Amino acid sequence: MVSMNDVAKKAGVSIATVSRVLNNNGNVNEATRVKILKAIKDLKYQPSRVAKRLRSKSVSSNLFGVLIPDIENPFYVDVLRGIEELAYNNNSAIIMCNFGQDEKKEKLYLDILQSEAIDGLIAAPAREDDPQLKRMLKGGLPVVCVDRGLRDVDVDVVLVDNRTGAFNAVDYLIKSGYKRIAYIAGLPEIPSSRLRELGYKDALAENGIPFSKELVKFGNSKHESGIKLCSELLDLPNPPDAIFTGNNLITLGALETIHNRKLKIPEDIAIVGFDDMYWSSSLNPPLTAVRQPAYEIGKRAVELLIQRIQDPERSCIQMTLNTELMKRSSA
Amino acid sequence: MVSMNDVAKKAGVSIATVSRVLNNNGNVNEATRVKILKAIKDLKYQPSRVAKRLRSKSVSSNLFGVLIPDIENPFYVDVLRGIEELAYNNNSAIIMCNFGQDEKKEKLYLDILQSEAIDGLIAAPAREDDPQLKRMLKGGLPVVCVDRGLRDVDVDVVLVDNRTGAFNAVDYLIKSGYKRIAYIAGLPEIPSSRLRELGYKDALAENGIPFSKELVKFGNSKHESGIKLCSELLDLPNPPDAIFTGNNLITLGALETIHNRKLKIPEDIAIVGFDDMYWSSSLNPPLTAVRQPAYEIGKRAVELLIQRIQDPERSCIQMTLNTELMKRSSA
DNA sequence: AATTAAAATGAAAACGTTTACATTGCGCTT
DNA sequence: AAGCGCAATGTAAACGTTTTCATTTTAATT
Repeated sequence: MVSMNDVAKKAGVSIATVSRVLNNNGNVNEATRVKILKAIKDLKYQPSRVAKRLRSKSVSSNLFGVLIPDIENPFYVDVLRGIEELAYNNNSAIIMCNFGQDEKKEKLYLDILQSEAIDGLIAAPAREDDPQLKRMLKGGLPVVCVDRGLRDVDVDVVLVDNRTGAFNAVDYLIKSGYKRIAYIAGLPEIPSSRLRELGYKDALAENGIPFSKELVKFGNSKHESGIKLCSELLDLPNPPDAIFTGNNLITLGALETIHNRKLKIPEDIAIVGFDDMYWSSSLNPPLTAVRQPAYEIGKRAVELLIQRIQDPERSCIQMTLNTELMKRSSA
Repeated sequence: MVSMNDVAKKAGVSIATVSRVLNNNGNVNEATRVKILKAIKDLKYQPSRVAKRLRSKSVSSNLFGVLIPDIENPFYVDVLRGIEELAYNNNSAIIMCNFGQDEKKEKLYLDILQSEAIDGLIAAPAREDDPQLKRMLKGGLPVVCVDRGLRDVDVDVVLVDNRTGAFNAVDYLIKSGYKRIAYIAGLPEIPSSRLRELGYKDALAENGIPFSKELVKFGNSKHESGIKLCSELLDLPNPPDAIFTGNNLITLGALETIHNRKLKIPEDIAIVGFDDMYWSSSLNPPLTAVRQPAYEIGKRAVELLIQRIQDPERSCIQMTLNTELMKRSSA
């Protein structure tokens, strides 16, 4: 590997001067600057990010960590895409950590990220009171949370108004004439699950529809749980006429069950899902869904992270983006 | 940050000894070992991967690069998941580089990866003769290619038998009675596109069905191109009775077009897609598709990469995994 | 008890940067 | 012509490891 030393030798200067032209830092004579630039080009020199990172905390080394719960979920893929794109525009690479809702794995990934000396972290933590993440935050690591926040601690957060998103979906179902509306929720310990439940209940209440406990099922936010819980609902003595599904994967699971039973959507059973996908209109019938601006969530998170890195004292922001109900034909 | 120096001081030894116990390297007295381990625990010491990486090329620093063309494509997400999982089991982090079929971005990401001093790289390069990737490979960087190889150069590759996969799909369509079978391909410069075309043609030939140029459309491997090209096919004076779609995203685009036109699958038009998805059976009708073991591709690639890192002289392997035709109801 | 081998440890260099500090040289002012 | 200020450059320490080499301690052999 060709190092600054090689460049310095070739250009007949000291490494300090090379460093100066590389970072546009301090004064350097125009003649020597071009000499050095030529040497850099000739040798195809590339600075080592590793050495830079080791040497100075004060200068950004362009490496972010991304900690997400489940890369199988298209929502997080879109968030990740937004993060990646903006990070790249900022000349930064990302270490992707997918912890699959496994807290132990999450913890180990946090260890790794710390020891990689990342500039900052974008995380959707498993728990709102994740002690390790809190510790790292207090230790000065720039952190932005997405989709979920951290309790009792100041941190930048980018998320969506989950309650209102759910409210609008369920309200729409009611206004469309559905009476028995079920909710298939994700993991109960995830804040968004509870907020979406709240929106569901509020919509029922506001429209004078009694809440019925048997119509709400909590699962694990995954595909199979959508399959299973949808089955349970349809097997009810008095089954629902519409289902509101708590996320992407649950929706797909529920659809599988519905199709298997040869039920017609929306005649036999209507469905509105939380989370839209770019191929929702490829479904048959095209899916009515609550769209989260996932890509934008990722982008905004990186923006906030960069700001935070530049100004660690800046007061924290909670950025709440709007959802949009994409009305198609499944309800 | 607490360093080896702090540990050494606390334990009353030199950093060399601390390093020795950390790496189980060289002899160290049992008593001092426990003393040091205690100090590590007390101080919550975590070794800096950055320093380790800077210091020694000879010891693995547990960082891999992953270079993929399109994270919106669920196939690559699954590959990525396989890579991530196995890398994690190997205590390694991954830098995820999504170049979105943009060669300039790919090049810059390769620069970054080099300057991050990764241990190895898993890549699905944009071009089979990518000069920079070849150069890095020759420079000694351990590389494993997935989905696509590199021409004229020895490198480990993990992929699928694209020709046979396509052949089986089209053969199945023919055996099911379809006569006019179209193929919507991805980017023509991607090897898999051409190999799938070959399988398509071979199946036609073997079954004595004449090849008709108007039934093959090349696009850009993305969703919109599936929408558009499917439209063009259906607008043909003599439209096809079945479509074989060249990847995931194209399939979804084609489905969107078909649903929009209120055509019935498979009565009006049958469809078989290359690439299965875990939610293919949630589609209506459930999609018949050629399944690539994407997750396994990722896993195998990491295995090969680790072997290559341990033994740079090992001769190269091309690992070809089998596809499976998932017969559902769309054809 | 003397010699030797092996085990245990430490000192210091090296990895490739940044950066504080020191030094040089040059053009001004007086 | 001495002094000053500033631009231009260099020297060397530091970041946190690994690793070579040297040194000390311990144990084993005679």
